[in-house]
Amino acid sequence: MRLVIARCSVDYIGRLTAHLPMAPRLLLVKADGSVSVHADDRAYKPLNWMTPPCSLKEELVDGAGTWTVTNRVGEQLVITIESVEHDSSHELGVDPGLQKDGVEAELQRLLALHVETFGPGWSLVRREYPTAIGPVDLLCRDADGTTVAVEVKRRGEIDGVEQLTRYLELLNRDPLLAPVKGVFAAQEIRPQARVLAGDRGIDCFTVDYAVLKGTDDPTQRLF
Amino acid sequence: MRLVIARCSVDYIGRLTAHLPMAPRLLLVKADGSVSVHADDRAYKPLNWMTPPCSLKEELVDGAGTWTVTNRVGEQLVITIESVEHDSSHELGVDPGLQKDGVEAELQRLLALHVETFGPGWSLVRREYPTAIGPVDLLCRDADGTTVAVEVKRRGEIDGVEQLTRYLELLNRDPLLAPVKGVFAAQEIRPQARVLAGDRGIDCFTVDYAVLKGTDDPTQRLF
DNA sequence: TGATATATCTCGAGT
DNA sequence: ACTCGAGGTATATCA
Repeated sequence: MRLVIARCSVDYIGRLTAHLPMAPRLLLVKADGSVSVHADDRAYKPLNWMTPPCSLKEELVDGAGTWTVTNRVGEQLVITIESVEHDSSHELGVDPGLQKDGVEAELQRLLALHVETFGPGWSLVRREYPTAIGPVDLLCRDADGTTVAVEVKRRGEIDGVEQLTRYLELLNRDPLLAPVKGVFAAQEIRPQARVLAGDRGIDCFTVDYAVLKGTDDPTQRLF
Repeated sequence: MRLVIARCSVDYIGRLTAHLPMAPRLLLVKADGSVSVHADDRAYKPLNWMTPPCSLKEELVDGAGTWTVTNRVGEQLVITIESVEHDSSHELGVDPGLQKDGVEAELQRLLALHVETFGPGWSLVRREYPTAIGPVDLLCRDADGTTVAVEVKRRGEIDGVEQLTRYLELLNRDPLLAPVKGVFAAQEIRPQARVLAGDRGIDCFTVDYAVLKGTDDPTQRLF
């Protein structure tokens, strides 16, 4: 990891072209080869960058000159350096990595364990029920024994409804399953997704992650 | 802009929970208040971060202790620091900012100016033609006078085809416009989008940005 | 302010 | 290598 504070201008020529006038900035060079140009705002997003794999060519005399960063597809990041205020390198080693919790896979796992969340008498036929166009998140039966395909998302948007629609179309061609109803389940469902779902006869179900998690965690139970 | 290289572990509790074991990392504190934790890979993306507005509370003794970063909605980033290898601050000032060129809006503007790109005799009816479910990027007429709805994307994916399909369904209900054909125009069209478009009777058109740009720029013309 | 569409999206998994 | 789906997406635009 190399940290350089320098007055520089930057030109990117690739998927778009972009230009940054001369100003003091942070140049961050990581061990993976990536180069990013940061201002003192925009949170973690750099003004300009190049993702690996790429190569850095430095042409400097007395701290002034250019860095040229090039990737495989010929995109270029040209950094023109006027002066350098700071330049240090640090050995960090490989990071042990991040453990996450609360994403879609977890949501699907919890709902599979507690299909009664959708209503009394519901049962799970199968999680990741395979079809020709991909697996249906949850295939269930409701209290009446009607087959229900459930699409689980963390955030419910229009394309999730389209996806479920395609599954339903396919599943309803199977006489052993038909008629198959649809449920669109997410922690948050966008209005336009809700409208489209209604139009397609699909029920929307908002999942309360905290409650579901509590149901799963014996230490959280009140009884 | 403050740069700290330190051995630290990190816990994030917010939209999800995440944990990072103890390891050497870069802690980047910007003037906007943002804090990001970087490893020596993952290009410009930090392992963990907090976006402004947020506040940083440092509780350190002899370089060891904790940083607690809290935002308005109560999300927390807790950084436990074991040792500090480097700590420097730099005054960068306000950045003059980035000039971009070549994004979707530009593509749509250029195509609106040069609908003959799609074929001889084409004319523009209207850019951003309003419908109940949103604006159609370009409404045109081809050489035969047939109405054509054009959906413009930088990268053509399946949801763009779905979107255009919905527009066509709607537009074809209007007896003044029907029959309306569809064209899906993008700099790059994904194979599955191309297949779906074919299935729906929608033509695909790959846009050469350089040529289109050249058509627009008198200095680039050869004649 | 809320909803919608874009992004040099980035990143990871699967084929 | 390519495709596909998810993201603490973030960010800009528009109603």
